[in-house]
Amino acid sequence: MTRERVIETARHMIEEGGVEALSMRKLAAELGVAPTGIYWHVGGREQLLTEIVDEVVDEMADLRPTGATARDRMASVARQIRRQVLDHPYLVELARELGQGPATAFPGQVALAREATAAGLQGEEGADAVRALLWLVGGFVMLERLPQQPDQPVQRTTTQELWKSVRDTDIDASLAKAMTRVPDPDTLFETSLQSLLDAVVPASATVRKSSRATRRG
Amino acid sequence: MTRERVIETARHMIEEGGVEALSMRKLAAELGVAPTGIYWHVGGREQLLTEIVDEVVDEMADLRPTGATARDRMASVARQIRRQVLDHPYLVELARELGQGPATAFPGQVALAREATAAGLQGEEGADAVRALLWLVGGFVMLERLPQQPDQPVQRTTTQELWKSVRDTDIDASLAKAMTRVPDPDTLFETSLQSLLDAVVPASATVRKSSRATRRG
DNA sequence: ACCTGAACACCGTTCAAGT
DNA sequence: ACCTGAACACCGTTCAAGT
Repeated sequence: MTRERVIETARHMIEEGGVEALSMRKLAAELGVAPTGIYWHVGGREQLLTEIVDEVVDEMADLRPTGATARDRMASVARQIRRQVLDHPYLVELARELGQGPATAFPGQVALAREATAAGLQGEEGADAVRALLWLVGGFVMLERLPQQPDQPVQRTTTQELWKSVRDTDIDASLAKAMTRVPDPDTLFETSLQSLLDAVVPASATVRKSSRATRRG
Repeated sequence: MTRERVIETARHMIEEGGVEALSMRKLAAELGVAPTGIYWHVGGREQLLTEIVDEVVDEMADLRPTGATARDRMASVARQIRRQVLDHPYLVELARELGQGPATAFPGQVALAREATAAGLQGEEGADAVRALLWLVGGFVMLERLPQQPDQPVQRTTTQELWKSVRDTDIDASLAKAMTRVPDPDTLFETSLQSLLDAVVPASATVRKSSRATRRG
């Protein structure tokens, strides 16, 4: 009946069955109300979805960097962002539908900027480092298989399958074979992350600030 | 009338007004035919969209690496992939809707694998390098503003606007200020790309293979 | 203030019937 | 072989009318 209940049950429906599982009419049925009754509480479908995105993004703002060095803490933030997106698979679709992709990334940018500062990064160089790290996370979300949503269409062809039929003398055989194997997403992400950090974080930030901290740990 | 004409006009409609501009009924009107007439030629909406994605991906397979060193050619492939995606903004939406994200990235993977081989990369290490580079492109597509599609909802809030109200003593002032500026996407992409290549490509691949080649150029 | 019912303008798809 | 018309089961949204 209340605005809160509408948003809550709508979110629940999306979490169960993906974005397409939410229609105003099904939501009304779930609430035991006429389809038109919803419109008094929330403006319409788009407003409702925006409300949900804002809620989830707020929750995602809770990032807790861990690690002794600034570089480690940057890595931990990147990992947490990825983890949160994996925990809310529908969010990507939702954000795209609403044109909120960039806004969704904002809390992550702030958290990364904080650790980048601790790592001694400044100005344009620091900003570029933050953006590059987020791109890596975004790319993962874009190109790796997300845990299947219930109603979502099946991923038709994986790149791994496609690689099996590649015969190309210009491609190293061991490399081609590696592409046919489904990579472990966690370690693949970790490797890419560390590569980028190598390039982007000054070496000094990989060293613990004082020897006291080391002894304590 | 023909299957080809159906696919062609459907693609044209999407290129004009985005994916949501294409409905079976509007397509029928455009073809001067009853809505149900389409179903004899193409199975249905989903098959039609799949056909279009396949067509576009086929065209995208035409990647022409340029540059003297293997590293430069890897960079050029990454740039071309990004460029092609920017030229087909609807493709991202389409690929997601069909669960074809990974398959869309396949031609790029092959082209990158070829140059990675030339750069001396092999096995898992090489495969990881290819994937990391594609993630960077994918992240760009995901998080940067794409050229606005006609019917698409407006990007509500940019991260740049959001950064203007950030007051955080843990963030370097010059870094925070840099985040309020809209970055030049081309140079930002270039910087991230070079960073990742630094981390991922062996140093030997940045050197021209023979001194003869250098003299000729 | 809060909800309903009727109505409007859309969808994708099936399937018997026409030529 | 190719297309139409009627029909079905859906959408989101508006708006006058009810309590």
